[in-house]
Amino acid sequence: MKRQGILEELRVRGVRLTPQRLLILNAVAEGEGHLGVDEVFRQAKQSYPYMDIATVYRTLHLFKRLGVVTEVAIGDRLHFEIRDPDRRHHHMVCAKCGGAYDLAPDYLDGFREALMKEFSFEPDLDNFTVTGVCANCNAGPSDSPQG
Amino acid sequence: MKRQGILEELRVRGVRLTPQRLLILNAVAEGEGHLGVDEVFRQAKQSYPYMDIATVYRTLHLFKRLGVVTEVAIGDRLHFEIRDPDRRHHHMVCAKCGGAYDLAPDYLDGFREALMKEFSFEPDLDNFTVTGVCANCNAGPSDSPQG
DNA sequence: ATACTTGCAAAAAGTTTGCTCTCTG
DNA sequence: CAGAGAGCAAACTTTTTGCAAGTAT
Repeated sequence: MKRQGILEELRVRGVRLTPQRLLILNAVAEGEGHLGVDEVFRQAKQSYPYMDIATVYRTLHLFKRLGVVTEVAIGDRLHFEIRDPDRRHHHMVCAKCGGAYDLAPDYLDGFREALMKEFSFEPDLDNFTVTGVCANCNAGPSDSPQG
Repeated sequence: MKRQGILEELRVRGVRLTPQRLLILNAVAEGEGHLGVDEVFRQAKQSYPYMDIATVYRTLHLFKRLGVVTEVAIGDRLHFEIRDPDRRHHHMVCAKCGGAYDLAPDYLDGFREALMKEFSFEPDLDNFTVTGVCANCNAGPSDSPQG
């Protein structure tokens, strides 16, 4: 599906398609949610043991520059996910369990408009993440899930 | 003013007041907005050249644990500011000029309620930061969007 | 007096870079 | 074939840690 479209776009843009890049793209694409650099690395390395962490960094940066992936700041580390303009969303990250959930963009429409209207501040909500405590962790406060 | 109150609280809590800690507290307090670790370090070092970066880290963590300062994630780096319960606010950070602006908490009231109601997700908006492009940078773009 | 702190140095952890050889287009 | 990319190792940056010596209470 969209994997093909991405490859096509890369080709059109004159970006060389190396096995490493394909593996990294796959890793990010498979990893649904969003993967940290090291997760992408490990994943890609499974198919190609010579994979180098530097290549992962360079490729991820390349992909980001090309608009193929999106950076999501989770905690103090960057995560990456395939950028799909039709499925834009934000993220809720639980500070307790580390879980990350997608959030429909319209929850922030009002906020965005307010910022633009009031401050002429154009928020970049693509990389937007709210930290907090998720339903599960709120219900069962860490140690005793049910007693 | 509140500096005294903080010192009093530290004393009550049995935290030792060393010159280093006072300098670090001052640095954060002076630096209005929010300072990065290195900024706090440099600032404090001006008054006391032997100041060590490890001390800054340890002290900042201590202050955070005690609720004296708040961590603000700006970019991929933590910044710190004095925590004043009477002046809670969020932050808008300009991705272009790096400027950080305070944002009144009520801009997010609706958002918070929606998250809690819909997902039982309790957002931690104390450490909340929106990235984007500020009015200035939007007006006179220093670099062109695409070449 | 004594436990908490600091300074210093070294260790970690995460990211980036220089260089050479390889491979894509 | 030419130039972009990969592999590798070393450099960097930021943050943390172990310890001996110093200091606040």
